[in-house]
Amino acid sequence: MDLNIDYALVFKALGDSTRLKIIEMLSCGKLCACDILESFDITQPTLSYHMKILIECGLVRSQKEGSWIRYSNNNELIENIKNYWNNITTEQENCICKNVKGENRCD
Amino acid sequence: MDLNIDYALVFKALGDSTRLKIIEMLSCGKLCACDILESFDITQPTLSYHMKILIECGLVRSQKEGSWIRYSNNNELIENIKNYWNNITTEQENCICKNVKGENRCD
DNA sequence: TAAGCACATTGACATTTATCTATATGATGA
DNA sequence: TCATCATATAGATAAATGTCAATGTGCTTA
Repeated sequence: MDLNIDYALVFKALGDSTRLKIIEMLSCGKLCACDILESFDITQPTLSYHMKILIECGLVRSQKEGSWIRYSNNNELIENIKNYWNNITTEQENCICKNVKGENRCD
Repeated sequence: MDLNIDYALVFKALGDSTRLKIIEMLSCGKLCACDILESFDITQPTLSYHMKILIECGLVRSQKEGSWIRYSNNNELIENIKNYWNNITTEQENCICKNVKGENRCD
């Protein structure tokens, strides 16, 4: 239960087409780095760098299995992102564009 | 109807806490740059730079009104993002981790 | 124990990013 | 017309990013 999610960091991680595709690939199940690597035209260290970014922001989990590492999406965070996006794109009570009298300065 | 959305570019735009907060602010309605600027500790040119990034990826629309510019969220793209996120985080038919015989190489 | 495989780390590098100050542009109002 | 206000652009700069080749680490297996 991560109560301290840095959503800007999560979106930054998603702001790269390689990493976005990795998330898409992992939505079907766990994969090792070598399987992921096949789909891209990058070197192994570059993929390792991208995996690190995905793991550090919480989007991906890694699990050691012998000499392999199985990577998987963190579905809890994936669900949180939906809620977060819904929240920030929906009009709130304490809206900046409501002035002191509660009137809407915008629109 | 924008059929050519660069989602990595959209997420990259969202990968900055200032821009994320701007989207949140605009979810309540249109705002001019000066209203937005008040909420941040950045200079006017820096805000202008962030607005440009949000506009170029399609998240924000601008509308000239006298000497003001009213910025607003592009709700169509905001909705598209939900669908896109749902799509790429849901298991697909042509899954990379299904091999030729349809078996799941993962899990 | 030695070799090989899977993945991470390091160091280098070119490019991009976020920020500022200074200045330009374009509309409004005295 | 001139000053002012709202926003954009230009130029500079420090920091971050994405990439690679080379190397390290930790299993596994011959």
